[in-house]
Amino acid sequence: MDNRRPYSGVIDILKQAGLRPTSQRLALARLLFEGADRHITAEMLHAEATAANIRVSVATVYNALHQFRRAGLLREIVVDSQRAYFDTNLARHHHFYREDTGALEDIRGDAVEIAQVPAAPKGTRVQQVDVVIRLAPDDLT
Amino acid sequence: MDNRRPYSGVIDILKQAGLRPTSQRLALARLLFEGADRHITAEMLHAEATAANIRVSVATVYNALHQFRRAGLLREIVVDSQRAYFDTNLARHHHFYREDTGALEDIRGDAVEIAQVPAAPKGTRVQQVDVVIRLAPDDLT
DNA sequence: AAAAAAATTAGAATAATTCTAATATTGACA
DNA sequence: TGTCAATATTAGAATTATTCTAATTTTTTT
Repeated sequence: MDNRRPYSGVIDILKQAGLRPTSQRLALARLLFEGADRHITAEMLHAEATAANIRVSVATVYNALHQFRRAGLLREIVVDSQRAYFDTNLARHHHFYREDTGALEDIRGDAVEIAQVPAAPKGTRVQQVDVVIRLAPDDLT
Repeated sequence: MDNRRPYSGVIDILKQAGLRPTSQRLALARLLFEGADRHITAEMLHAEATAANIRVSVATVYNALHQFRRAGLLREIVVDSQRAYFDTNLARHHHFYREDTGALEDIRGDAVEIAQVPAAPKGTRVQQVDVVIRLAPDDLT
């Protein structure tokens, strides 16, 4: 990474997405996009920002997450019918989901092969194919 | 269907699941299990019951749905990170989901072939494999 | 029939998310 | 650089799905 202009990468990402690089968007984008890929909820991101001394409201966190998703910078993962997870990994891939702990783990795209997918019904197009492998603890006493 | 003893099928289903065939469970079970397979939310089921002059509280609808799921009479489908859908179709199958309308449609199990599924991580077992094909309206002007 | 166990209920509580409408920041351009 | 319109942010209220609570009713057992 270019440390002489530490924010430039994220600034460009935002600009190309047509989003003004405001200070909170910038800070959130850095948390999300610098470093390894991650799975995150709005609440987690807000807590991280707060912990990093970034003053940002929950409303803004939600706004930013949705804007980033619309811009294709994030993908939403639906595994829990109560909270939304976002994934910074945009490569084709799938997920293991542990219902008991809420932990999400990536499955490389080429590790799952989907054959014979039926055609989308008339008037629709396939937006995304999600595969979730739900896991339970394997307590064989 | 046996019309001489119209409730008996559903009564047996409940009994075998270890659930007392109370009047509201019975009425809800009839709405769910008599007739074709369906996808339903708690709110929809409550509205249907009310429309059919069955007095039942939302709490009881939620209780019943979860009890039925635990008993293996229903399967939960997670497609929306805000509301829970339940499916009376217990056969292995998957779903088309239209994000704009919320409409769910079954995909026969044999219409999707999943190959090379990776092994479940240590300490876990696979509970279910969910495939959701997300659809968007295909508006080519 | 009485007692015990289980189910149902209304309404309050909770949790995630969205909305509101007021204030602040940004970028364009005079 | 200062002004202004457009956009973003905010606190807190509102909304929505769901769960909880504790009282009442129903069911089963004795």
